[in-house]
Amino acid sequence: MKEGPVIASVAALLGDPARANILTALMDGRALTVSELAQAAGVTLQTASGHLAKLDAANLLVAEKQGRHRYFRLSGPDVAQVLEALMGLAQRTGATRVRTGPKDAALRSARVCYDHLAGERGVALLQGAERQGLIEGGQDLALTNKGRAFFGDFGIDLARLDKGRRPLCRACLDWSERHSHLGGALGAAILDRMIERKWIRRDAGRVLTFTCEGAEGFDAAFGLA
Amino acid sequence: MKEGPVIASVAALLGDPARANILTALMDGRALTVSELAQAAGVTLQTASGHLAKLDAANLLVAEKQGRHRYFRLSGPDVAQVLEALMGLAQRTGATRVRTGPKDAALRSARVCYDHLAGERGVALLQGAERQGLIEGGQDLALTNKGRAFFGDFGIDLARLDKGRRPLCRACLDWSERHSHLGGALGAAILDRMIERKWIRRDAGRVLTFTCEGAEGFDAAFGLA
DNA sequence: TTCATACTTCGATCATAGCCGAAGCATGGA
DNA sequence: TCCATGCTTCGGCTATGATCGAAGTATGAA
Repeated sequence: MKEGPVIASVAALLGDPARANILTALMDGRALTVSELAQAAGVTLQTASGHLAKLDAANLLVAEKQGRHRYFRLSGPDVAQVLEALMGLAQRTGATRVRTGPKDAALRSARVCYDHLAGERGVALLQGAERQGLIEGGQDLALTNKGRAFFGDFGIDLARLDKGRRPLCRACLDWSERHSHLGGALGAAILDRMIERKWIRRDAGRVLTFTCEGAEGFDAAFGLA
Repeated sequence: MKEGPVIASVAALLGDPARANILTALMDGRALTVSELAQAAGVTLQTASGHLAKLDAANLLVAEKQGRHRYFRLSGPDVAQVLEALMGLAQRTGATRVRTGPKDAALRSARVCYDHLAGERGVALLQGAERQGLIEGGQDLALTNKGRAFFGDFGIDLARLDKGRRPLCRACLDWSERHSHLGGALGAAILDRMIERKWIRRDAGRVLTFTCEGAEGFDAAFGLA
């Protein structure tokens, strides 16, 4: 009777299929319009509008008006993290369907988790960076001096990231792998930079595809021994 | 339309107040009977029975029959972890009530998270252990040789823990603090040992109370500088 | 055997909330 | 000014599922 309802109200919001679709559509960190989200969820515009109002009221989303469009995005990385955790739980408990399609495999290989790299590649990135002493563990990950040099060379403006409020490094548990990958401001910046360098192409949805050049560069930088 | 429903089915289970109450009642890792859970949730026996059947079918709980009682407990630490994550999200997004009662303060100070110590004390434990080089970070925490010696002296049978399937150390994000505390087999063993040594008394629910002797011993072992 | 306890199953009730059609605003372009 | 687009609000329909009373099953005790 005490704290149950607190989690129930949030969980109930995630528990409707249409809303769950909306949220997963937003998990790539982009902002989408009401119409786009309605289509993603498979409901009409007015139904989606109602759902979005609820998600907004609960501060799970933030809205931004631009002309006659209204863009919604997740209110923070923690929302995405909870969604990933739920996916992991669903998978562990067998709620997931057996249908392991081709898209599923692509998702497992590399995808965007809010705004950073996840999947096999994401886990490999963090493990490689740790092995080389670029990032040091601890419950809160930290960038080493060697790491600062490395990512500086990589083309990341660390001074700018330092100024932001967002933590530089953050371990984010991966639902498909069972290890963490790198989130936080640095994780986001690395993904941006990889896209900029054309190492990675962003497909529809959350799938990320490595270019040939990207796969080579990635393996050289963070690859397995 | 793809992965949304996967998370929705799990989230919907957590989204009912009665079920949420049941789950939070089980978050201390103990096994409770149907009647006890019915009372905790504030519903009749038959209603609780129905809820438990659903949670069991979804593998969020496991049942164990003993005489004419049926005991339920969470099917794993990951379930508790998701619940904690949801609490954290509910708090961040303001869904939590302002009522910050005395019990709330006690919960923040020290509580059991499935089977290990959480709250301020839990975070202090991990930070202290890291500062002293007993546990080494990394995305997956690891026990150092110094740590093995220390916790061996503390009265923990590490050889037995090594044999189990459960990972020894596990970082578990704390919803009240914003840092991790120590979970895993070692985290559980430490809590057991502290209770055995009468450092900690287990009150009703999830609240843990440190004895005078316990607080002293704890501070000496892991306390702040 | 008989009774009591612990729990499950069935059935009926009822409230909630998801859904869409239609109508109403607001913004932007012609 | 007029219309098209994007979105919100309203109203009514409907389905889902939470709830509890009553009856049924299993276990343990007398």
